[in-house]
Amino acid sequence: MPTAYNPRDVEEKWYRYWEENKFFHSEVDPSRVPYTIVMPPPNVTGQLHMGHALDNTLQDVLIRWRRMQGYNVLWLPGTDHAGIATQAKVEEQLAREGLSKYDLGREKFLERVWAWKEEYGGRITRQLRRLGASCDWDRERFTMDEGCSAAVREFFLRLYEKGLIYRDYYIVNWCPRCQTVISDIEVEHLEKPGQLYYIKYPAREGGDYLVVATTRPETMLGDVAVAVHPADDRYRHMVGKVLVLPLVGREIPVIADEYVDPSFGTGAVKITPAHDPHDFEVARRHGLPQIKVMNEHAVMDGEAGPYRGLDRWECRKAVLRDLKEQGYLLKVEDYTHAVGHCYRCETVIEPMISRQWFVRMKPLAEPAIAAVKEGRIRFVPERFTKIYLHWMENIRDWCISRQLWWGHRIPVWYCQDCGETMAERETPEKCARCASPRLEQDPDVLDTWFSSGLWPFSTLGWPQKTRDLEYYYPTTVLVTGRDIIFFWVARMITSGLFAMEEVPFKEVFIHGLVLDALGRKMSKSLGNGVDPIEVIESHGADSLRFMLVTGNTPGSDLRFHFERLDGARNFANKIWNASRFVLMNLDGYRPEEAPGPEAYTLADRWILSRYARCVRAVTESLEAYELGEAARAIYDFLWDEFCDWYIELAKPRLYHPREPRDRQLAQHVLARVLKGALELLHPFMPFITEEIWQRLPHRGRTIMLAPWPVYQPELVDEGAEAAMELLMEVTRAIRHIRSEMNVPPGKTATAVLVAEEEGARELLAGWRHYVEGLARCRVELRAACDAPPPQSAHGVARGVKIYVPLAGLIDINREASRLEKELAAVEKELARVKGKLASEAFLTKAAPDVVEKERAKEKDLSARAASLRQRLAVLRG
RNA sequence: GGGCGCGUAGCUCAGUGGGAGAGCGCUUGACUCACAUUCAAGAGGCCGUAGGUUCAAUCCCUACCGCGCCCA
Repeated sequence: MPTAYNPRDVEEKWYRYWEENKFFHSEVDPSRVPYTIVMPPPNVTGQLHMGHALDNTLQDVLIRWRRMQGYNVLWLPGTDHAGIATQAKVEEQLAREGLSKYDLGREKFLERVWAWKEEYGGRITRQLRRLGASCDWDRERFTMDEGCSAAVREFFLRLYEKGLIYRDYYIVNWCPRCQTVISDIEVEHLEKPGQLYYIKYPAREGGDYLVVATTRPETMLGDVAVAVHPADDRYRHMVGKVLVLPLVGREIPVIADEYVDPSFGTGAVKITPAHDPHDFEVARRHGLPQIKVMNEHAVMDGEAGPYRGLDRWECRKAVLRDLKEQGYLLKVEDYTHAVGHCYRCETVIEPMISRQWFVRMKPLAEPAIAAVKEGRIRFVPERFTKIYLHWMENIRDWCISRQLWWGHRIPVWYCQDCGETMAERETPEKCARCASPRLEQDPDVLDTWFSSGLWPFSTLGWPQKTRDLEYYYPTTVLVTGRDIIFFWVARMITSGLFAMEEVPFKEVFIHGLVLDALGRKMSKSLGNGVDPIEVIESHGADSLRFMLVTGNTPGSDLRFHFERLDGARNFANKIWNASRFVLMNLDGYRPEEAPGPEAYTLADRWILSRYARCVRAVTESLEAYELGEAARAIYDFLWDEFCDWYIELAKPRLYHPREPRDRQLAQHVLARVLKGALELLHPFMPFITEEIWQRLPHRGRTIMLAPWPVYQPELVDEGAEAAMELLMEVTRAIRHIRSEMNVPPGKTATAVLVAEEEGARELLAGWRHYVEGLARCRVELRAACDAPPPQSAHGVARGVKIYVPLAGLIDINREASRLEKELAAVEKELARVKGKLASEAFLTKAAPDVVEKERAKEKDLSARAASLRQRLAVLRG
């Protein structure tokens, strides 16, 4: 084995071994309990980014852990067709050839998209394999494969038949660049600096006028009214009067509506129903017309009069110029406000009236609210429940049609002769009403999230009643980022409850975003993304996974620091070398002849006790979704306890055993604890643990399927832990003296240990060789401190006084100041404890064990202080 | 405007109603036969501010300040 761990040598090999042997595969087995996760499907043409790496690492940890626990684990992978994103990529590709999708036509264009999908579709799944994802590739799905498409159609039809889908003219969010409508949640509101323009609208008769304030003056061309608040005394006399719209000359009424905020601007608001969602609602209430002044390219047309042909920003300038010239523009203020942007391309969206398909959400939301309120679905962390409920309780209808070509075509046909609208499961031949064969399918496709909303059951065979569906549904847990709770989690819940009458998953484990080192979101435009594949190549998949899991608290964001990656790699290397040590010293070890517990040394009992606690801590943390805590527990155990103490204590037993049996015993405990720790670590670092586990004595074909270590309370040995703690503290005290007094590491010192207490003295007598080995010294044990050695440095550890004679080496002043410093710290602490114990309230009200603890503390601190003081007195002569 | 999260060592972040933790960085010493991707020792913190609850608050409650996110 090389002295440094090289992930490249092992990762690919083991992944192939696992996959070829179908260790990831799951089959229905009613005799076993299923544990199911459906993978949030990454975009088919995308590539792995850090968000995917985090999301899938977390899933893989849970999956591997539960698999080892014996559950029948299914992790179902797949990809999403990602309508807008994919279509945009192919359009870019065409643009480089000087073509547009219209040059090709719908059919040819779709061929190109499918070809693209074939070419790039496998990229991300190959990358997931490199990450170590142990998902069942035999069940890989795609949101536009045959089964999912059938599910989409069936689902649409069921909603349609229940009257939950309708088509209507409504104000929608239009992206002038993507040339499609997007849903409300796809609009990103960004704070942008802008201006607030105050415009004068004169009354038709007399010199009266109103002043409106607006951030979008160009839309005034489509104004149909000015609204004021009904209770606003300033304007009460104006309500019902008629104003003349500047530049246009249109006569518009002054109306009263509660929607108006009297404190904003002038308290008078222009109403542009065709280009503002709020105005749209106001106009509906008042029966006002809608006047379109802009087309789908955000260029003025319709009733825009002389401004026709200008794009919206040019038009704004022109309108302002004209208003100013004609004396209507009274004031301009700087004003920062939230502007809706397309979440895909960041173009400013344009509210527009358009005929689209919608899902009536209220009836679907009710059971989705109940499911969470009744605890049938639980969010982890819990605080996301509130976010979810708030959104569900204020839900609006979902616009599901998209003016794209790539996606699930809306299964609705229109008769060209009689105008009949037909929603059908199978492509119809003729009109159901007039029998005309002249049918045309709706040109639009469905929102991508419509199909991903069905993911937990469409992938298991729905609408067929399959055994898979019966066995694996509802799935156990969904793991996903907090950014898509509304987009996806909420939709799966409503869809699952509607189609299956059962929740799609019992728990939702939400994680944060991976940010760059400066705390910014990783994005293409900033160029601050870190490629997980590059990281895997430089540091290994295990290191990446470990780094993503540790120091991460559920639901909160995570900054990506290369330093932390180095730390994870160092940990892998540490495990590698600890394992090398164990493996190099296993010759002659016969597991079946291992000595029984009666032969265990103190160190053996101690490490087994610590190991047992570690098993419990890791398991409990995983159960609570505290993955970072679990990882930290193994890290601390392996590095601090197993490597730094146990291995050091095992060395003499292996190199110079007093008896062969002790060597056997050390080998046994080393192998057992290391193997168990590797099993605990396997969900986090699958590759290195498999590589080492295979070399250790083991049963079974893979660590993946090794039984998860079970907490054994009989291994917990508090006596051994306390004893080791004392020996470790004495060791640390001697090391401290050696270091402070500049005793060369090669030089063996003498340590005079004075243990007045019998228990401690016996302990030190029995295990003095631990201290001697670990602190490189010769121990002289005494029962009383009658004559401390002259010219020695002093320390105290748990009632044990330590003197390290340093004839000729000791610097009295230096030693005195060291002891003074220590004494000051001890006295400070002692004062605090004494103060506490002096309080009657504390003694009567605090828990008895707490009081007891404080008393013990006082005793220990007093003894330490006394010893230090005495020593100082001697030094000062 | 409403909601949520965060503010702990120089940096990044864990954590807990009862003696402040880790990693990195820093200082000092060591190529000690698993590992210098290491080992040993050390320095470094009114746990954002002000109140309150409690015998006891970094932790619970309230207000405020600062930062970030979501929704309208």
